[in-house]
Amino acid sequence: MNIAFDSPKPVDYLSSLNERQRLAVEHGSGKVARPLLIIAGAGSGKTNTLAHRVVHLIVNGADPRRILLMTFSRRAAVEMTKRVERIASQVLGDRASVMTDGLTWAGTFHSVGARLLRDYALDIGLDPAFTIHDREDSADLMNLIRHELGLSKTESRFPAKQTCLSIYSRSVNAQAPLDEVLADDFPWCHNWVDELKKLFAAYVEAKQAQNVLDYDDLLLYWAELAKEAAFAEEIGSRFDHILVDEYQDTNRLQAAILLALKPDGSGVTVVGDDAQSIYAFRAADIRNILDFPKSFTPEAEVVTLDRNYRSTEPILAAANAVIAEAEERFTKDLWTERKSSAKPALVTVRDDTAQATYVCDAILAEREAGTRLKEQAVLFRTTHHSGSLEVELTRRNIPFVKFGGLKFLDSAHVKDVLATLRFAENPRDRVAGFRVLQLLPGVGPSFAGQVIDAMETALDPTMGLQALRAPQRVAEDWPGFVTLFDELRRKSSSWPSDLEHVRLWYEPHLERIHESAAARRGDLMQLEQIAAGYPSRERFLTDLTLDPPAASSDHAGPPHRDDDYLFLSTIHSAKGQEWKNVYVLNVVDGCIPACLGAGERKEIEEERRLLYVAMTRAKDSLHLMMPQRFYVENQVGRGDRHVYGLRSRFIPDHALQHFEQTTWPVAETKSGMGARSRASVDLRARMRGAWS
DNA sequence: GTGGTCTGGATTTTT
DNA sequence: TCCAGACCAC
Repeated sequence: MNIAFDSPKPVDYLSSLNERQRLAVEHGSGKVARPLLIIAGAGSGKTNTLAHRVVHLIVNGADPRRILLMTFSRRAAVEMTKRVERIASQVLGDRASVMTDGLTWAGTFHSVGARLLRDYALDIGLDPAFTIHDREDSADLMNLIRHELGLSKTESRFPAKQTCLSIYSRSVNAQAPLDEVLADDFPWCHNWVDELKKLFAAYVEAKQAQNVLDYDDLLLYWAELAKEAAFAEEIGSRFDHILVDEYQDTNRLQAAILLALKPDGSGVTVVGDDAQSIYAFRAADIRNILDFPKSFTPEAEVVTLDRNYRSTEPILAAANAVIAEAEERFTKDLWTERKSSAKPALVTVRDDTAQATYVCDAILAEREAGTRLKEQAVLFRTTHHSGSLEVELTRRNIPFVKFGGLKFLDSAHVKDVLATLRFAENPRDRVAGFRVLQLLPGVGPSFAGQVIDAMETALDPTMGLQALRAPQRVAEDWPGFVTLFDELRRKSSSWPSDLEHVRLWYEPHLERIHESAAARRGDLMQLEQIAAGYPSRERFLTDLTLDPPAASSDHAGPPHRDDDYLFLSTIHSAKGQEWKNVYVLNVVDGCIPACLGAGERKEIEEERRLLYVAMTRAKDSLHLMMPQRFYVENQVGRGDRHVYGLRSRFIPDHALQHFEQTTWPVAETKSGMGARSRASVDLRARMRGAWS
């Protein structure tokens, strides 16, 4: 596509950018050029710059259908495309939508991988109807194999299924041999090397036999495909420009893919900030971004954006003080022109409950003063840190949406319904099949296994199912299931009515299995709403697995779009976002950093960056909360042991000058140490403790 | 072979 | 607190 632009007076869409941003946008002046690395500090207008670059490429004749835009999450992809549309419409007017509609290759590495693999499935011996396992499905399959190999009853305990999966996953994503992974990250599993190798080999075979891919496979198959010169050439030449966002959080495998597609780096732009790398636990490797320039000859151009447009100067000063303690760092301190006299607050409260009360009070006061709930957010390290706060918010009728942690899709009933659809989509998917079949009363693992085998050996799965004689005890429910499956497999079956069929079939089972059937039925209706937005069953299943809805629904229904509601989010899920007011919970050792004591240096460093990310989300006001006392979670024999919260080690004494320190409520802590020692005596626990 | 009850052990963050 | 695995009764 090549369109001549004859706009009478060219809109100067670049004038809003600063000099550095403009450099990044204009690099290569719209042509396919040397690789470019943009080091973009927090709040430095990264999304805006990247979006401008995309528009600039298009305006200068790039074909939007040949631009590959890879982001960290679905949300980021949507945000980016919207931004591109907005800018493009200023420049191109009516013609903008034609161009931006062509921008179809925008998504996460995983979703792009899934799409390409369906295209090339037949070339690499995959059935294009493959289904994708989410983490839990993968763990279930791993567990199945673990049992089959007799590893579940070894004398000393064999690693649990999630651990096995983590080891496998890390080995794949970090492109590291098992030995090394075990030595570095799972030393306590090191004597199981041989067993693990066997387990993983069997796991891979099982996935192939069942025509399923897990998250890692989406990258792995893509990377392997790209190792074949012919395919690499073909896929690489589909795209003139490849832009990757959040590059600091990509892993070795992703870097390998990128390099295979564009060995000389032509047309490649990556953006990231090493100070915000927080996904090492998922095998993200900071070396990717650090080594990027030197991966090419000539080396990639580097542009650094260090002017922050988001936060006030005092907030930035505090954040800089935190990150200044980092052992290794490459970006410079951020600077801003947003003056303010208000330092961020470091608030000491008595305990978890007081913390919840304080935050609620503060949020409501701010709302009274005109700051909408939507402009405020509460951030925390792990999902359960917001427990008391959620209770308090609910009590006070303050609407909120929570991001991160347990998701809508993780609930058993939603998984049941999805597994049914997936089983119809791919009858070889044993994890799905097992789950669905065992919903029928009287069907356990043994008969479920027989059914799946019968379907596999038959010429057609439906026929295999129909030919099977079910035992007497399932006679009542069997025909209903067979009919459903038959319907779902027919060519005439239509989307999204498939989902309604499943729900109608599932409802009686739902009531039998689960307590709160009414609430759960609501979730299923919501699922149907979501389903209506997808063109096909396959797309629905794929997208839902790769980009699950981020907000959980454990509050009273999702608020309407125009309602005002507060954001609760894990720090990880808050990445890339910003709010006027930000409250960070539990800024104490043991919460941030999470793993007290046991943590290795590099893990501790990542936790530091996590706090930095949390702090730099704030525009105008920032509160760091420090409960003096909180209960120890997961303690043995449900005691009420608690520990004293010490200020997070990431805020050393000399950084205190950047904060306004307060204690709340004022009256109760007037005597400092006195309050402490009084709170520490828990006689009841001591009495119980005497016998344990 | 299934499905219920009991006990012992475990927890970050997510595509 | 919640979940997985073991054990036992049909």
